[in-house]
Amino acid sequence: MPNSSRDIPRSPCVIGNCLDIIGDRWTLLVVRDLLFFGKHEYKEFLASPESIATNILADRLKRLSEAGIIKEQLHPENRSRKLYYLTNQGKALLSILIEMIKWGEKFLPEVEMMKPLFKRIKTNPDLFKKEILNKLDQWEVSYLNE
Amino acid sequence: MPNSSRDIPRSPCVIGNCLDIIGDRWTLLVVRDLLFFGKHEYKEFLASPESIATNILADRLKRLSEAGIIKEQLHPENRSRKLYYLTNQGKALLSILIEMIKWGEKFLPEVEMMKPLFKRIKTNPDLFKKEILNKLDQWEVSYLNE
DNA sequence: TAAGATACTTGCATTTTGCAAGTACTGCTA
DNA sequence: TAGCAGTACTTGCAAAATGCAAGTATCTTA
Repeated sequence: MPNSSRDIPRSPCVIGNCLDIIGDRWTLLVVRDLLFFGKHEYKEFLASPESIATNILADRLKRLSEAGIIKEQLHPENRSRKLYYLTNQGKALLSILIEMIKWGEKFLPEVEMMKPLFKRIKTNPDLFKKEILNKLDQWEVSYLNE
Repeated sequence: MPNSSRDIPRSPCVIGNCLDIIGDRWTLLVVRDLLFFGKHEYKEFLASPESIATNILADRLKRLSEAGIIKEQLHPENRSRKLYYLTNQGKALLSILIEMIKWGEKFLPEVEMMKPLFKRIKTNPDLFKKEILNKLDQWEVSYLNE
């Protein structure tokens, strides 16, 4: 993932600039974990089945912060742990991920992990989004200092 | 874009496998050109403002073919030219790109290229999709042998 | 039949990735 | 309070991917 310095956009196209931020094999997996699986800590991202390397994870968390997609805070009960959470900009990636799930479920070989979520998306996409966002709100109330 | 060999999926998650195909800075720009800008030839992709390198473009066209997203055919009037076109699987990426455009227009610095398209998306997204797909159909009728 | 167009391939320096190991800070435990 | 474990990283290095310039192969056109 070269040149994702947001200094000067390489492209006169939103898609190009969007890809400079999320156009790689790892970034959206972290966002997935934050959105769908209630993960908020470094070690939790590491535990995902794709087994991201520690240096890549650190790099992506940094880039996501710089891009305004996530923020971080120390764990309120343990200062040796960090909590990562999505900004509104990050939460807005939900729509992109949903479309990727729909595309993948239709055209890619079957895999299990997202099946339950996919069912909820098919049944009632708006409700699904609302539930995902509500869950994040609840988490924030419990864990974030204001 | 490492390991986009579709032999064995690295991930039990559709999003992971989806990213193995479209998770890089170039692939979706080619799809964008095919979907939105009526481009169908190697030299046309090269002419896009992001100035993709020739070896990368050749590689991405190959991968897109292998993934079943595009197909190719010789130009009916000139056998030294090739035409690339989207399969149904490729056309289905439209929904993902639309969400990326919406996200980018909301959170990224202003750029010009997609402004007109974005207006049409905002006005009537379903109509927009239909028009994009119709245009591709028309092109296929004119240029593709069956 | 030579020149130009088109679609690539090759070589090489630079950048990014992937893996293993090491470090720094916090909290717990004896 | 010394030592060990947990958490979040950083570092070093080999391998892979990228970016750039140059070269090649196959048409087509003059």
